[in-house]
Amino acid sequence: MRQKVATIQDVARLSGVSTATVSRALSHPDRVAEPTREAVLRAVRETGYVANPMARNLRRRRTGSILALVPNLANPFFSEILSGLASVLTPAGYGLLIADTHTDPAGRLTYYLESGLADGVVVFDGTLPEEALATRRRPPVILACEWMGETLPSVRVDNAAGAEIAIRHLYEMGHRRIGHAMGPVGNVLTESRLAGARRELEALGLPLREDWIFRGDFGLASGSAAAMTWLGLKERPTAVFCASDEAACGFMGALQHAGISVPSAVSVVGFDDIEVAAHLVPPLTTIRQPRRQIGRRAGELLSAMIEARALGGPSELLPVELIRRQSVAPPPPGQGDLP
Amino acid sequence: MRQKVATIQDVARLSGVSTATVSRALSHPDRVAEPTREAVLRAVRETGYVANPMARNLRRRRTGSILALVPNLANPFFSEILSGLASVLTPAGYGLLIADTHTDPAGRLTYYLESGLADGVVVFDGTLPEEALATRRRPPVILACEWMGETLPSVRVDNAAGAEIAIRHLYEMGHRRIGHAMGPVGNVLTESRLAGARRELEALGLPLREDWIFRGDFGLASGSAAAMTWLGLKERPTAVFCASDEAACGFMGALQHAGISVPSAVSVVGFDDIEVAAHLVPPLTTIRQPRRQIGRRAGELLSAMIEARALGGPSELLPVELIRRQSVAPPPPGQGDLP
DNA sequence: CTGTTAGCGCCTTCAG
DNA sequence: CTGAAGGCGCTAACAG
Repeated sequence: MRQKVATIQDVARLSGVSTATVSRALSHPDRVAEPTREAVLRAVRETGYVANPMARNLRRRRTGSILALVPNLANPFFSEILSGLASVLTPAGYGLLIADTHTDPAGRLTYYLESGLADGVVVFDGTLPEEALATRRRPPVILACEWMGETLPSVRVDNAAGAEIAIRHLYEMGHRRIGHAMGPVGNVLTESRLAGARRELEALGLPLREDWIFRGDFGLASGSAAAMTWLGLKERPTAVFCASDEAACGFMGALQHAGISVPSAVSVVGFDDIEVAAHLVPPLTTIRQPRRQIGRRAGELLSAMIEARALGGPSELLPVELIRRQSVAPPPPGQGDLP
Repeated sequence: MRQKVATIQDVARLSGVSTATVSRALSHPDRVAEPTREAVLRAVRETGYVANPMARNLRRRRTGSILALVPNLANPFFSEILSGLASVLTPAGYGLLIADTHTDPAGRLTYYLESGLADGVVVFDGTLPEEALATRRRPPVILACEWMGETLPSVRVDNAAGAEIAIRHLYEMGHRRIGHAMGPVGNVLTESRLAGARRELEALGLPLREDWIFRGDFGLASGSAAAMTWLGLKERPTAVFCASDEAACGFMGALQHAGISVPSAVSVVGFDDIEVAAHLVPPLTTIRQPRRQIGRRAGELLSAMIEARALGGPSELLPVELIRRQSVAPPPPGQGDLP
């Protein structure tokens, strides 16, 4: 089955020039005489020649692809970001290599960086240990998430500000008993959003009661679990700010399945503005992250770093935005104050 | 910045053996004497040597990666399949290269196949023209979707059977007025599911009225649009089988936002069983596709083909399953018969 | 068991 | 403007 593939030599022979000329005719068309180029191109067409990327890259000392490190590929949150990333990488001549940092053994990460498999790396996993990037030699890396250390260039979203906006909105709608459904402990996003919420509540003179903080992991199931906890509470918050839309969706769903009405009995605010948010019942009020743009900017900044052969570069902070829909209403009568 | 990277020569020099031995010590440890190997490994550690994949692959005449052609990366439907795919590819020593067939220019596809960029290809896009694969030379390809021609090995799901099951379930719940929210015209999945639905309805002696077929594209918005159409109908179906869960979600959402109750006024069945389905209000009854397994099996069959250096191979049909939740109920009183 | 030798296919000085 | 030659870094015969 291994049919013979045309090489640059075949083309050279057929068009009666040297391989060097073929190479030039394809890479720098302007540096070759018109008729010669024509002849070469004809031979290319005839042989069906396509340059072997392996050989070319070996020679050029590059790989032509960039690597995305995603914590969990199955999480739809990343698909749109990756889409944005791919849309700028492809025109720039890079392929997109994707690795799941949860599936892959840890050692593999260092390997990825040191192996020269990629010309650049986009890190989406905020929980990767910083040491992981401290390898002898590595390509440019850009973070597309918050990160413990602030040393590397990144494209981030203002998570704390988003949390503050969410809390303020609930406050302005009359809520005083406000809870929070957290992401996974130790995650930077979790911490930023929690910190933002805490700060804003404090500024408003409201408590964040320990029993109104529900631990979770950003997932649907963790939202449902939070709802169960909420149901078991003697004194319940009248509004819950969820650290992700998925959690919010699980939370609202479970509550309504239990006969609790949203938003008349509880108000809910999410985070992310995933596509389904607008189609839920009730439509979810949430903090929008410009996901596609995160991917795009990450790709652009990374290409620039590669071009400049620099390990460092500028960072960028993208704004978030409150999207008001119908999952927030004033608190039920008699519950507008602290218990 | 371009620090010098250790090559196999550096290791050879440092450990006092030939490069061939270094290569063997790393690739075939058993073919090298114990002490020699130790020395080599020590030198490797000392120099931080990592084999250059480009050079290795050029020599081995392989690429070490497989390419996934996805119609739309932003569609979360694929993320779980890709996750399953990655989970078998990584241990097998392959990287996962992902290309968005809608973002990428069409010519690029042929390039992908001919360029020798990947050792194998997984096609998720059922709308790719069959000619696209008719290149001079291409690596093994496996289809992870239905396809017009049945010539290539594939991992598929029994879409028609799924549709039949959905329709039968609605029938058994008492429905006689049954509609269908379609996927995009021309898509194989669309056709199979429509055909399955049509066949089953016929078998049950029921009509599929033209005005009860809602065109769409599998997306949330198209589900909402179908709801609008439904609302405008004089004679409405009491149940709608949606070609995707996203469409079902959009459909139920829009209906409920308009004050129509699901399932008391309309019953809905979806297709896919995406994660959120169970958390919707009401929880969505749907046809489950084993997405992660689709990815896994595709990876396994493809590796086998590559191993065997064969362009052909076995296909596989994965079963679907009805998941009963709460979006289906008997029709409203007086609407249990055809109008 | 180890070293020598010969490329994998391409690009890029350096001459002509 | 074109050709000749060398080598990117590695592995797979083939000898020894």
